[in-house]
Amino acid sequence: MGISKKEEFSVKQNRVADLAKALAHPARIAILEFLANSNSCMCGDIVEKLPLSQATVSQHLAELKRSGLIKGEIDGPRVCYCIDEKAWTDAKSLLSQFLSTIKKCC
Amino acid sequence: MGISKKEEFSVKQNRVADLAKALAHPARIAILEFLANSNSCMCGDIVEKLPLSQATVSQHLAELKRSGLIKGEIDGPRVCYCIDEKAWTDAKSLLSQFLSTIKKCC
DNA sequence: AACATTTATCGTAATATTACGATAAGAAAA
DNA sequence: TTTTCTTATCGTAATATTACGATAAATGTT
Repeated sequence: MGISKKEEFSVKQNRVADLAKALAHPARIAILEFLANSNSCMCGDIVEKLPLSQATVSQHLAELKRSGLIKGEIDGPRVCYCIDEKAWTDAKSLLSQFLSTIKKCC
Repeated sequence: MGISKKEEFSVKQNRVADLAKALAHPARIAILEFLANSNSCMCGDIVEKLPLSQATVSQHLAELKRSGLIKGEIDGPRVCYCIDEKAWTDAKSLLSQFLSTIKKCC
């Protein structure tokens, strides 16, 4: 794709885009909804709920972790994935602010 | 990437993800901000403001159009791109609702 | 120690995205 | 009608994403 031009945009524009990228797959939306609505945070339970292989779910979890929206705590042989409260609050605020500043132009 | 599994998720999950995908590049964030903050909607003016070639900007505009967030009206030899008011309101509402339903889990 | 369970990573393949130059297609102007 | 201006599309290349089976790594159990 030639060279990336992302550095040419502002930090804020990049962060909004990066958060959006983390949300840009239905599996990751489903994972976040599952974490918010269930008592369980176990990776295995997520895998059971999704129509995807364990390897693919692990990749989606890694993308969510990369964006900072979730974090994983090792719990014995398992991993407990949780929404990162501060990161999520910040993300919500940044995205909401962006959404509200865009208005019809003509 | 093997076969896409998007049909296995709900319509709402797919729509949220698809809107996020439209926002998942800083150039498209910059385009929306430009449209909201400027009197001009002319494609040429957008191209001038962005550090990208005319062909690349046209592709980003096509992605925003595909998602329904903007529409383009032909105006002589030019095209006037505008935020689609109804689509944007709906998108904002859907995304805000999603953002507010996700809460810390553990 | 040997085994089972759980999750990450490797290898691989198919497809999608990003980027640009070149060119086409359309309308206005000369 | 030829030329000019504006935008879309084609062709192409590099990189990223999505998906899965196989395997490794880490921990707990027997």
